[in-house]
Amino acid sequence: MAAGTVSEKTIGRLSVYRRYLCQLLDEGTSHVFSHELARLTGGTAAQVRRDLMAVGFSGSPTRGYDAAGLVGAIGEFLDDPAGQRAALVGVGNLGRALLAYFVGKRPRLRIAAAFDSHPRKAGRVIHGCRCYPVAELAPRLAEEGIEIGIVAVPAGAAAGVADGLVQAGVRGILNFAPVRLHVPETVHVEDIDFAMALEKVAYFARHGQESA
Amino acid sequence: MAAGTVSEKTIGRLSVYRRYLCQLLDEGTSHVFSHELARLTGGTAAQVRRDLMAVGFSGSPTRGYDAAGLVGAIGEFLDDPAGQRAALVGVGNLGRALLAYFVGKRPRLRIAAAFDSHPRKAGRVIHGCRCYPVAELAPRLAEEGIEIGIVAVPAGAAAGVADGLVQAGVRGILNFAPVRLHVPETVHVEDIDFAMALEKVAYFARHGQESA
DNA sequence: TAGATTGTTAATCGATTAACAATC
DNA sequence: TAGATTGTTAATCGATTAACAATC
Repeated sequence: MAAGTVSEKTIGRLSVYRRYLCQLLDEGTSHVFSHELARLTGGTAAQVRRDLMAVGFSGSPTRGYDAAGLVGAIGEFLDDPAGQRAALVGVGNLGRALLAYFVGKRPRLRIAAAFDSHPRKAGRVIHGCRCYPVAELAPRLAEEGIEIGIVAVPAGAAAGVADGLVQAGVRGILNFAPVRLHVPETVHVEDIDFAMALEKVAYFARHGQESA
Repeated sequence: MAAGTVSEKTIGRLSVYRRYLCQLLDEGTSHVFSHELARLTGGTAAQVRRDLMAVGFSGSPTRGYDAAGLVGAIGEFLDDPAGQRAALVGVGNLGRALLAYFVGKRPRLRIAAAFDSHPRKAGRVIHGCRCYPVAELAPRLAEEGIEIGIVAVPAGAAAGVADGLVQAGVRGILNFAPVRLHVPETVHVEDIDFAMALEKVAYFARHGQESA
């Protein structure tokens, strides 16, 4: 709860720390040092300590950080206590990969509905998620209390989908389409750009440089 | 060719600029101003000008930048003149989405081979890309001159796949698995982390903040 | 010309790095 | 205790922002 303003990068790293901590707990490990977490992101131990100070969690010089307590603290910081729901738009190969990936991952953040323009996909249940026609976007989102959208449609359809999501009250969008979405400032957009990522890898594969 | 050292972020933005410039050329537009390119990344016009100065390309105060010339300059900067080839490992939903996405996109950077541990996928041709068993990774990469790997396998298999890619001589990896890959410093790794991205969107959907 | 944009430099801002006493 | 790690502050670094003459 010790909020204050936290950088966007810190938020991302907290997510990565938590995933690893949950693994540790499954394996029976109870404590972790900052340099172990630093390896996950390629960062430094000092950076990890700063990140954890941001969530108001303290460690011990001899035992490091309590894994269970830290998972709880990160969860209290990142998660909505009431849970958050996301809507996936576009049930192609990428959409199905996302559904498979997120099913059962985090109880407080799940994909609650999927939408596709192809009529044959409507009505199907994929990885436990029901698929609707895009025309039902607005009523479904309102009914399910969904405030996050995932855009996994081709570039040409992305702008229209984003408009529909915004009008349906979404406040955050995870965008896989290789276009810039134009949304109100109150809506947070996170872009994942495959082509850009591959071109970066290609460039640095030729021009040696330290890893990301 | 005006190289010098260029930040990783600039490389990514150049890729985005180029994609948009190719669209403009298709539409018959011949010139572009820095603020138009800035919209693509959410950056500033000054940032675009800095990026373009890095590739040694100049514009005109009245007409902005020549689109065709700029595409050429970015290509000369980003692309290997001899072309680069990538290998995809993991032909699940995500892998197929990547194959479909990249087919025919950039002639100088293409996915030349795919690999999967599932024997039934070997021998198939998906989106024009032949699929091999993972056991053939090393010989195939050597034969095809592949120096980039794409890891699209489950988390548990990622470390082994990365080792195989590195031993096969790959110098850059685009990693979709939610684990940190341990590779030599000479190998550049770019991570795409779906779960982290969605958790970031969820966080900022609740705590308003400017878009990414 | 007038005006918007360009290339370039100086100032500001934030984040990373280094340093160190405190802790168990 | 000795030693590695922690929380915290100061110094450094880089990137962004602001400013401005030059350009067409």
